[in-house]
Amino acid sequence: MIAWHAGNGRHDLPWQQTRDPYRVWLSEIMLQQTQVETVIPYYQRFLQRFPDVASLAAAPLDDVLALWAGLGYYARARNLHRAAQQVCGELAGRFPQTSLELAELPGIGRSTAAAIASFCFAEPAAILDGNVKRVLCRYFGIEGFPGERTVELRLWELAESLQPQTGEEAIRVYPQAQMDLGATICTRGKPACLHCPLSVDCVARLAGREADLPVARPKKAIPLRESDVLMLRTEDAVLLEQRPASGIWGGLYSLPQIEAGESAGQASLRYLGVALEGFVLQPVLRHSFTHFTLNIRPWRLNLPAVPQGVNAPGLRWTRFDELAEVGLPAPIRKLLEYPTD
DNA sequence: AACTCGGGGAT
DNA sequence: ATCCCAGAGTT
Repeated sequence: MIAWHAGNGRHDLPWQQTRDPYRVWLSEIMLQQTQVETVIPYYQRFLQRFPDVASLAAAPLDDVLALWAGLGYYARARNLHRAAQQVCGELAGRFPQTSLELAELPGIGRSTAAAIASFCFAEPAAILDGNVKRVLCRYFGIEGFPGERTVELRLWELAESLQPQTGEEAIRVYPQAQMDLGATICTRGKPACLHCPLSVDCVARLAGREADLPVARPKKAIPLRESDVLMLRTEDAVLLEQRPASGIWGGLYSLPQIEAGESAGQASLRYLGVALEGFVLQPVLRHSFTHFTLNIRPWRLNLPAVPQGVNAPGLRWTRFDELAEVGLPAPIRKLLEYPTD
């Protein structure tokens, strides 16, 4: 694995050009359930704005979420921000240097802690991400869905037993080699077994079962949800509402939600203290998540000016030229960019 | 153990 | 349309 990595691994990714634990940590969080190519531009922008853990800790959460907007899994950004404040507060700016301590921070689990500790501090800690799971399931012929507890325990034991315990270089490189093999050779769809250094004694390969392992996640029906929202605009601004900190799109700004059984006019009364009329239903936006599908029904009303009076908390009139700096969910951003009358 | 949490790339 | 990606936290 290590010899293969030297000649065939990925060595040019932005977060591989440093051993700064802050940068490595940021990359690992962004890379959770997110592909490398998607992460790169977000990683660069984020570091430009927050070059170190102190600048991140000092920033308002809204600014952090704005930079995370479009990347998904926003709890990652909230946890990242909280962890930065812990490092700069309780830990007095001293970044944790062991996987055990790292795993105490919010958003850092066993695998992410191991990845940071092995890469930055040469700690012999095993990782177990999607790549490693796939490689191990195929190479050892592991049956059962890897998300199942017994299967995952078995995989962790294998990963631990394979992790080099001596030799700084081997300790550092082995987890990288596992991930690179999984990402470039032992891929989900059509693995390039002809180029794989493990193919000579890979159980799946020898049995011609590369396509069957790892066992796929059990299928589940995807429910459909409906959501009516207010699209209240003036010539140059739109009304946004901050979402609750937990749940879908936590902490991001979105269009004000019309509650079940409520009309757009009633919602405008609740939000602005004025019962507005003349809302027009815009085309429904369909957005698919991993575990449900959402139909968004936008009720649009153009106003001559921003209404005066007391606004409900969490509301903000936002100019269109400010939208780039606001944390908006990707589908809402698309909705606002879509031309209307 | 099951569920929640996004957006997009790959097929 | 479907699966899953450098998973973690909550219930």
